[in-house]
Amino acid sequence: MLDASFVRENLEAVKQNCRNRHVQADVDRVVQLDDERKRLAQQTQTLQQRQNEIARQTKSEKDPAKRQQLIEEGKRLKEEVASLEKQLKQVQSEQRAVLLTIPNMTHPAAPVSDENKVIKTVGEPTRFEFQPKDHVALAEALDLVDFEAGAKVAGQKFYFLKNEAVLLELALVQYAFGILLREGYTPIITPDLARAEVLEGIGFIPRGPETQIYSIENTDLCLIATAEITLGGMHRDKIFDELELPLKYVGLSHCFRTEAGAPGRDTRGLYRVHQFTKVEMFAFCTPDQSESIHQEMLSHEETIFQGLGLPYRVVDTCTGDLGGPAYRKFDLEAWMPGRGDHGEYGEVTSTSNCTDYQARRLNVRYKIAGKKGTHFVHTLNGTAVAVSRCLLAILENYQQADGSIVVPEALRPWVGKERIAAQK
RNA sequence: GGAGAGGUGGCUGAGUGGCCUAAAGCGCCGGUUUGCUAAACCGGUGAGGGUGUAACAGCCCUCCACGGGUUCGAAUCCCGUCCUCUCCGCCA
Repeated sequence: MLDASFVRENLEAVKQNCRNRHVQADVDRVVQLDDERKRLAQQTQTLQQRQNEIARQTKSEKDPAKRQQLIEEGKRLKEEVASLEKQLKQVQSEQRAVLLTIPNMTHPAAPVSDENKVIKTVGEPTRFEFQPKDHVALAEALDLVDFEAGAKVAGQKFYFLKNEAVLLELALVQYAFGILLREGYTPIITPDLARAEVLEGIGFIPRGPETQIYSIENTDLCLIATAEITLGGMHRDKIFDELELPLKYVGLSHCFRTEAGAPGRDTRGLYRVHQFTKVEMFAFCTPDQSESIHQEMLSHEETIFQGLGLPYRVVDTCTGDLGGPAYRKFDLEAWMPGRGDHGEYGEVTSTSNCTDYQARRLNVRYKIAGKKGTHFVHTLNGTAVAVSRCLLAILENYQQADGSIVVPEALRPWVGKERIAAQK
């Protein structure tokens, strides 16, 4: 969320940004409510000041009549203050509610449009001397994924990984961790559940008809949609020393998504599923570090996909598609030969610089040694490997004429073979 | 899951209704002394908000896990929630 006084001072820019991002938000209301909040706060404080005086005087007042008078006034004040505080809370929560609908500001270089900008293409779409299959057909032929069993046990869009698919998942996790450990990231395995308030802090809306989030009945717990939630929540309410930053984590978790409101689109196979495993990067840093860490995360993503030998392109996400918390976002789209009629690029990673938007909600700050006051940190996240989609891309790009699948060289140490042989 | 004990500033920790404007120590910052460093000594050191200022300063309010309550007055008493520790149970 944005700071109310920032909104006040940059009213037009904030409104324009909302338009660019196709967000309907009552920006003026924030300022109105802020005025109201100040007015109520001042009134409250004046009365509280008097309350404190009375408490002090009552203690030393020996005359019973005067003492009684003070007590009466104290009682009256208590009621007035209670009523004002109630109004104040009301205004504050309303203001927060409006602020939550306003998206983060946007990086000046991000494309202002409804079309993402391709800024780089690496490798060529894979060519085949034969008619390539999609990953669903491949997985079935090689007995790698059991969608039917998934549906039987948990429902549509759940699946069982089998045989080499299991080894590939484990290999991808090891491979990604290996690369990021060398880059100095701290490895973490996070909870797969988190409190609703942590989800809200990161920018998710855990309850409601359109929610992407599964909730656990009779608790305030949700299944996480990404480790970004738990990694970001890890330092809630923390004040860092400037010298401790940046903190860079590589986290492993399962991700759960209801995919409500997205039926029919890309539903085949592993592309859009309710549960998958993901290795995620997350960083807490100072404002002057975030831009370069964002570039760094993007380059780690590229390293990972280049190492796997998968063709991909890099996309600078447009304002119309940025979502709430991101100041700027880059996606990697890998070539997926089985997608569409003749293959298409499909999103496999996403890295966002959220500046102080999440930190303000989560109350994560830092202070500079010897200086007064605190500042909000910047947070960034980036996908290292989203296993289901990455697996999809590997199966489709590495398929051979004889129906077998070559294992990318980088993963062989963990898979233990060069090729997944065609069966029967 | 059961029983008990707790949650106080960056950290340790005292504080059981008004003298808390939260002791003391550690750490940190500045100074004095000093070949250098260290030690010693002196001083200063939380956050959020409001008001105010050219900018400081100043003044005021709030914050002792969180949310309610009792009281003229709450870190302190009561209720709820969350969390931590110890013991027991259960279990990979």
